[in-house]
Amino acid sequence: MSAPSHAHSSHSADVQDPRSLIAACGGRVTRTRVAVVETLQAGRQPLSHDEIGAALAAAGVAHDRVTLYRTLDWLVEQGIARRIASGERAWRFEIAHGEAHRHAHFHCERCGQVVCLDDVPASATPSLPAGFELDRAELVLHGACAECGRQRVQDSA
Amino acid sequence: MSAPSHAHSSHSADVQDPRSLIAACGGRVTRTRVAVVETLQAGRQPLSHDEIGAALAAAGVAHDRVTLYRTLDWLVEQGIARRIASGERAWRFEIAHGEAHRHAHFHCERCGQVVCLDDVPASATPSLPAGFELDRAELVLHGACAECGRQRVQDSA
DNA sequence: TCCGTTAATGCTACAATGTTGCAACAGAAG
DNA sequence: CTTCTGTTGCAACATTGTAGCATTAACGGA
Repeated sequence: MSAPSHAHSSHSADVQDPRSLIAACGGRVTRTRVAVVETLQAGRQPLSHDEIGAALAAAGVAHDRVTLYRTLDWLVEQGIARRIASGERAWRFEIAHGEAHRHAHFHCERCGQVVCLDDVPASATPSLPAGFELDRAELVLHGACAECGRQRVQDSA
Repeated sequence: MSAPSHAHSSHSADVQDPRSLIAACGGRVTRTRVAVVETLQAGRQPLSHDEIGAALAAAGVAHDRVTLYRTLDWLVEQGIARRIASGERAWRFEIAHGEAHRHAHFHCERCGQVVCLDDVPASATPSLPAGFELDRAELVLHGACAECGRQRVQDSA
């Protein structure tokens, strides 16, 4: 039981100390884990492996490709992070803000960016065939983001 | 109570002659294309690349891995087939039964199978941020299918 | 503070999935 | 039958993710 006690009133209020988060899961507090959690907290959108790796490099935190994979796997396993199938081949990751905050995502097919749609719940618990057990739902909308939509208008003009 | 209705009765009526479908798009009617369309029509669930390849091999249709990729890309481009991000790394493909028949999918995390939820529409067109253009929605439910759910009960018993 | 234990890391090699370029083949029309 | 060109097949490569194992370093206790 994690029992967050008080409901997070806002996004920024959710940003907890990475070290506490990690330690609370019984894991060792390592540079890589701290840096990854900080990166995810700082990124407003789900980040790809590559993007996280670049952020670590920029922060001067040495890391190995494999270590990053394992670190992210561990964070997901602990419920600290969440894995998203962006619609492309690579996974993306975001900080988990509790079950209640599950939301849909928008994938721009022009720039490849994925943005969180915090207002759109990820599911409406539909009727499943008998015997099926639902774990979670993933809703991804595909299209063009505001910026790319503008560009497209210019292109076709 | 899965409300069978007649959602599936149109399924078989939808099965058109592969040759006509392909020719109608202005493409050449080749062995590979015909066999792939037939395979997709025969499969009740979205199929992976591997599964389609195996079906072609079983049907005695020689093919190359790359050709299969390109054939599927072409079918998707023409709107004959639809590409689904199953939640794993590989794409899955199904025959497109028209825009109205877009539906959600269920991904079993134990056996990896993906099944069509013909009754569940893929989205309820939510409110997007300004400037965003929606092309399509993809709803994937994750959990355990009936068969794997049963197994799990046995396992833990 | 130093030490021992062992969770994490880093490296190398590998597996799975998808793509590019190009020469050869074959479907469709004349 | 011939030609034209859309498709195919092959080989090499790119991207994304895993497995095994020796080494490092986080954390608790002496």
